[in-house]
Amino acid sequence: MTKSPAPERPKLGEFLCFAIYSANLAFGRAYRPILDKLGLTYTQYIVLVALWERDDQTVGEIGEKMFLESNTLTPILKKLEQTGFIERRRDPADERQVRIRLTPRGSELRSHEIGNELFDATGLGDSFFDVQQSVARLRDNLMASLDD
Amino acid sequence: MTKSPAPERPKLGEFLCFAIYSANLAFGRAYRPILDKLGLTYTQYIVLVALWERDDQTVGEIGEKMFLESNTLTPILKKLEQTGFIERRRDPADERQVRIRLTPRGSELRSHEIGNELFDATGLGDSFFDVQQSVARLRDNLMASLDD
DNA sequence: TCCGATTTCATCGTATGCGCTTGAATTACC
DNA sequence: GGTAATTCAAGCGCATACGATGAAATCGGA
Repeated sequence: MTKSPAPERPKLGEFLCFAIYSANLAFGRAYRPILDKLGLTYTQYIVLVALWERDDQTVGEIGEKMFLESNTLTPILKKLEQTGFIERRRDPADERQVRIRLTPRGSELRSHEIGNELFDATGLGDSFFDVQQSVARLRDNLMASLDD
Repeated sequence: MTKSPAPERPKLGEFLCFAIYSANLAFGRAYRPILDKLGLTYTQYIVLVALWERDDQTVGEIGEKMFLESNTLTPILKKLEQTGFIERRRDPADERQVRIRLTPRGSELRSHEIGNELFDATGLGDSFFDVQQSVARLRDNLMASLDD
């Protein structure tokens, strides 16, 4: 997205959208060798992080936090159920909703502190949290701009 | 990725990897209505940006700039050929390589200044370029850490 | 020169993302 | 109390990503 205002013809390296896009690829690749050992993909791992924060959520609630719809989440959740990390069960009080719960195996992973290994690899040092805040704000602003 | 060192149990919002992941989703959605009109996807648009910077590149050269392999690029390039934005031709001097050239239709889009519409939507103001630089550095550090 | 190693692109299977549609369950409204 | 509107998950088709593999061309050392 969005080029430098100065030069006539913006280069790829000047696009913020490309920086985000390629940083996301880089994170996926950095996480892969760690998550492969656990039999998880990157997105599946994020789902578990959301469930560690609060267990027993509906598909819609998880989707709201992850900015995803059920059409994307359902196959991921079914896979996580298949591999034994979570349980899927219709809410008896409202049969439209499917509630997601961690299994003991899913809960256990929480203690692995998976993410910490990568703190150094980011090379951001003290600015780590500034960048995190800025990118989160960028995301929220872009998402908000979609409601027009 | 990588939680705050302070709290016992990091929340989703504290993960830099999730900030990047979700910001990338947000960019994709912000670009979609613009690119839909041109018959392009987000990734296809990035390919064209790379070609506007320098025309007549091999698949491998484009891949190096975009951090992608031929297995991902080939279908995208075939689609761009199908829709008439680029040309694919084997290099007569080295038949292993496929050279990618813009068609007149592909070159023409350069003047549309597509990305500029989104500058305001990022809400970053003066810090736009700082964030861009930080995220690019983050990406480069992560990618470099993969070579171990 | 000849043959194995390397380079380069392409193919295949799996896993996301997402728009669109479907279908079941619930709620709202008359 | 019956029907329309809404909600929620799921199914489907398309477009990335990526590891593994394959195939063709080139290179390089004996």
